[in-house]
Amino acid sequence: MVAVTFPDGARREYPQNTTGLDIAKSISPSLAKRTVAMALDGKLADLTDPIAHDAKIEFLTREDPRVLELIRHDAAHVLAEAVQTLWPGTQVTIGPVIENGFYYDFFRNQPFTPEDFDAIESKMREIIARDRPFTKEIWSREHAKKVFRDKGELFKVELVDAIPQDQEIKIYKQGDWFDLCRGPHMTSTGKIGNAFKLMKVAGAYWRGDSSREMLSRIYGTAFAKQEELDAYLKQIEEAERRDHRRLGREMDLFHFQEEAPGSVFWHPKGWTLFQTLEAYIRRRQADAGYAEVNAPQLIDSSLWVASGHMATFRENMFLVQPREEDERTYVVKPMNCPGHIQIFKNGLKSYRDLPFKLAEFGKVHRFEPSGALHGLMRVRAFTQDDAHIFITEEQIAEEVIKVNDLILSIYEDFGFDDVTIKFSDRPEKRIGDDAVWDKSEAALRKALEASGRPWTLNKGEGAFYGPKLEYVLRDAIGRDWQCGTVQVDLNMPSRLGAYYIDEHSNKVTPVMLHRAMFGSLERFTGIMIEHCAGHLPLWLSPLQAIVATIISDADDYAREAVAAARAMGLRVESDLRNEKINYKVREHSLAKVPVLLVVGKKETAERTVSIRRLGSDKQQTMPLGAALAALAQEAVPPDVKRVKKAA
RNA sequence: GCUGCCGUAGCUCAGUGGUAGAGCACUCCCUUGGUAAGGGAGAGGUCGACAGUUCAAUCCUGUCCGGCAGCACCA
Repeated sequence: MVAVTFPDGARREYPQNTTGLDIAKSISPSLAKRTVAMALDGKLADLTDPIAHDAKIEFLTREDPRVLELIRHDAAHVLAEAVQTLWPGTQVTIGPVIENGFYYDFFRNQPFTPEDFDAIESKMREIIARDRPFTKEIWSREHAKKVFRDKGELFKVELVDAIPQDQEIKIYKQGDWFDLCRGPHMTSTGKIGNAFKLMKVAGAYWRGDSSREMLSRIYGTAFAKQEELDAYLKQIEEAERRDHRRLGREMDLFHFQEEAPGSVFWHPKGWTLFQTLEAYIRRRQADAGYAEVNAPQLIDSSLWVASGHMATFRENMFLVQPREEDERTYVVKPMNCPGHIQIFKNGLKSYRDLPFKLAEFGKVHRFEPSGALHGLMRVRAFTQDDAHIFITEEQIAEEVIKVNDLILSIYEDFGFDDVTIKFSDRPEKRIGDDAVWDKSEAALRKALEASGRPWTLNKGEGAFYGPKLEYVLRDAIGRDWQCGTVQVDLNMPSRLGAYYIDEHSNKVTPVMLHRAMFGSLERFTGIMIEHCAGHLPLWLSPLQAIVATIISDADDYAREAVAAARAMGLRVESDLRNEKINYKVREHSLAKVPVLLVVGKKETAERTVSIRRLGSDKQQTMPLGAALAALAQEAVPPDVKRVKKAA
């Protein structure tokens, strides 16, 4: 007998190997009918699984949030059956559940197109309507391989081989169609329902390996209810509405063009935004004791050979040979570290100089694969808010904690409070001895633990010169962006011959921390645009207000208002055009100007302004001086506000 | 880089084997109008680049460049 505990705490005994379905039926036929799967000790399982030992059991209906992944997984199987029915000879590979849906990868000479979706979806509906039960069989390895080989499913044969020896080979059938799968599944295809949709097709490598076959991947999503699917589709539209590439054009911030793939043409407004962000970081890091420097853009390749970049980073570097007859090759810097080490080395350093902190808004160039380029988020030329901190080994933990605090405080100022930390340890392609790596990783881990923040391990993802922490922030619509980083480097300073004199007059190689907070200013600008859907807070907005006239008799007063606003440090323009106020309101609203100061006959006479904020159709009339003073106050950057408050 | 799709006016997009069109934006004129598009006129394009097929190519074919989605890579 096995003892089964129900969610309400009741406990009953059943003969060994009674299935969940039997138990549900014994309780009530309607429960058995509604139940699509079960959770045993919290773990999802097939309802038809026998219960082998004492367990807590929960019967799950398709409305249970935990069942969503089953709906999607089942839908992936139905997708695969539909595709194989429509196009016999297509090989199936894998079809997992992902964050917002599922996909299935197929191997077929002719790739799918979105035009095929209607046919596939209706075939899927047919299969779902047939409502065939999912049944599970355990096959021997040999049998499974033979069956798949005979069917021409060579990828499946490879998958069977990849399953660890101590695991069973499970086959799930839905009618005649079957697939190798670890499960679990719901009781039948009919439980999937009709709230599903195929989303897109794309190529994907077999087993994620760019040297292997390219498969044709069909993405889909599924929900328990149609309303949830509709809400999801709406959310996708929302993300498109926030796309920084589109907003960048609408707000006249920047553009790209063919001749400079992956490089930004910043327009006046975009560059103002960029510089406002830069100025913010400059204040924050000056406060934290960093000295700003500037190192050359082009440095002879010999230095990059010495640093290890030539050996490990070359495919990402731009090389310049300015004269054919001159064999000298320069590297357009892809990183700032070697330059900063030269500055450290110039002049003898004492242990008393440590920590020695050099910061640079370093413009770096990296030859990114063309397919990786994406607006401001992934470019080939970008500006890092980079710094290198030269310290002793004993100072590592303390300094990492300081950087950690600084980074988190900065993200708060921009409204990012959901930040996670990833710890990346040694990659395969690296420089330096394992003993050095042991030391670096241990120090970083110690600092991480001292910070008391939750973190996750990102195995083998460290930089080639050292392990790193990476800061991932979540934006307003739930997307994650990797921005800041701290990296411990016990390799490069010695490779480039950096040392300081310790208290016993010995030459000692310093430890170097690499750190960036925004990471790339270009990318951070893009993230901010999307995070606030173009509605930048006043202090960041490149154009903070427009003084718009209703009649031309107000022109002089409008000019006066603009001059007064500028004198207070506000970024303001006038709109004196011969257009109706409706037109002006619409145009500036679309351009995401945060504040509209409307002046007509009445305002001119009374020396007031009618204030309209972006996103609201309400108006407030205030005396000009008071309105500008309030705006000027609001436009003070958050860090400056803190300092003022403290004073 | 790989797979698929795409490239026509500043933007969004029609269209055709006989060298092109709309709306918005732009310029000018009229209109001075109270909070998301007032009216009229005009100007604007080597149809991504280069080859090929053809009497004739923006359209068909090929190569290249660029973009989009995903993969791989990554700040």
